[in-house]
Amino acid sequence: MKIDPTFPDLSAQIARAIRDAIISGDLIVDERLPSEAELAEQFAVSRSTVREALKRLAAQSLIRTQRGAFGGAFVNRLSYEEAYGQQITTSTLLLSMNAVSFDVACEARFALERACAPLAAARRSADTLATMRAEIHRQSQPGLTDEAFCASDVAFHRALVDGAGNPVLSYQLAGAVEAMQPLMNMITFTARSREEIVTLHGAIADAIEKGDGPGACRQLEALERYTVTLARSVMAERAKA
Amino acid sequence: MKIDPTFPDLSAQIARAIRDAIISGDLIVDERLPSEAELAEQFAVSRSTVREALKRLAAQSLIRTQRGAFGGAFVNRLSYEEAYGQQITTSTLLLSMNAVSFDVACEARFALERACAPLAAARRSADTLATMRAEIHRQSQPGLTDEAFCASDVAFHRALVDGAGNPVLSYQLAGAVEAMQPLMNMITFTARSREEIVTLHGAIADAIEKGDGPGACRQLEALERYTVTLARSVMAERAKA
DNA sequence: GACTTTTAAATGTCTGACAAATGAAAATCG
DNA sequence: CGATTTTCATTTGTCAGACATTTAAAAGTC
Repeated sequence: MKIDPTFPDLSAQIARAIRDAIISGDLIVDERLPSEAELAEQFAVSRSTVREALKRLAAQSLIRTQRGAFGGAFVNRLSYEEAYGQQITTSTLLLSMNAVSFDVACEARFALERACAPLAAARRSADTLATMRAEIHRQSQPGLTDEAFCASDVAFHRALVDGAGNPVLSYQLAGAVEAMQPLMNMITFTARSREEIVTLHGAIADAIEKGDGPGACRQLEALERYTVTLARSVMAERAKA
Repeated sequence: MKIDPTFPDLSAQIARAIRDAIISGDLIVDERLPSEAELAEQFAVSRSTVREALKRLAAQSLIRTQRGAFGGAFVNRLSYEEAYGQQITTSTLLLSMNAVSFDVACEARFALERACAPLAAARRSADTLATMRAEIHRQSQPGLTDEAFCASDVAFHRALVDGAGNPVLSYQLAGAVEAMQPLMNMITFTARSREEIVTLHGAIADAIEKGDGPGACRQLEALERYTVTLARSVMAERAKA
């Protein structure tokens, strides 16, 4: 682990050196890093600089710190939960900052969900189906705010994704599904459109229950088409006003 | 933006407050944050604490800093490239630290790729096909190391993903495809297995060229089956030795 | 008007200090 | 001897102040 002291951004260099050591396996999970004072000496920098480097790593969940004697910085096992969270934050920002069109985001989301549908249909977990039915029921309640409707929509689709029973897939798709919520929240749902969506959700759940993967894909395609049409009409309506 | 000064981890609280302000849109892209000294005064903490918070945000590419008069910290537009990078780092660590089985990782990867195939087939970009053919050609060169073969394999699959012509999709899948490389690198490829893989790659490229999405999916399924079988036999071989 | 110099503002780094937490070791007590 | 309490060294968290370096605007010069 070497750094170039003439270059500014010493803390970034140190962070990268330690990150590389973790990725390459030189530092293993739960291993304790040297104390801040020791690291400062090793890299020939001040303790503050080391601390800034460690904070960078902590922000990426690569390390966790503990105070007190025998405390210190430890290599953190990146859990699925933490990875989900990072994924969602990054995806949300990416979509909101890069003027991604609704159509493109929608296409990506449904393409990914269609990848899950056959697996979910093959596994037919009772848990998944119960969640899907519960969310469908919630969505058909009158008096639900648009935000609550969208949140339930996200929960329904997450259930479908998790139903594939593959944690790697769930992690990869968490961002795609959750990041859509702010975009969906911009849509005002009429009673008519809610009814249509609930019907399609029901058809998807039915297909999954029957173990009919291709059928679920077809229903997802129908839902994608309807969502895009709905968004277009809402946007057009808003442009007129 | 409020923090609780009695709680430790002030820098984490400050980082979260600023991050929330960015996500919610209170701070917009390219907007300049107050200087470190001003932030220190606002939050009633020392400058070092503010700096640690800012380094956390910098590690997530949420801000960038510039030295000199009229410099400071600016809200960063999260580019696709930066998002790719974060995605790949996180995915790689997640896979290496959580004992994800080859089968699960493989299932996720191919499920996602099958989601791209129909879109890539519909778009049939010349660029995509050229890259795929070039990588296939490279893969059939004798004397290629296993690492180089795997790297070319990743490049081929990235071309397929990028061929869907949807940047959001490309971003989401970058992690899935790239993170597989270390796992694939563990496999020793015989001349026979390389030939088989090259043939399947050729079939996939042909299907894309013809605009035959379902055909490409079928070939991807065959490739998934073959990859899993290959990995199993290599693992079994290694267990014996 | 074009070029150079000055200057103020900002980040980057260092030093030294103290507070707070924490687990181990030592001391105390029943 | 065993259980409990106290002490203590270590480590992170935070602060204050200082200086170096960079940078662009402003002032000065030819």
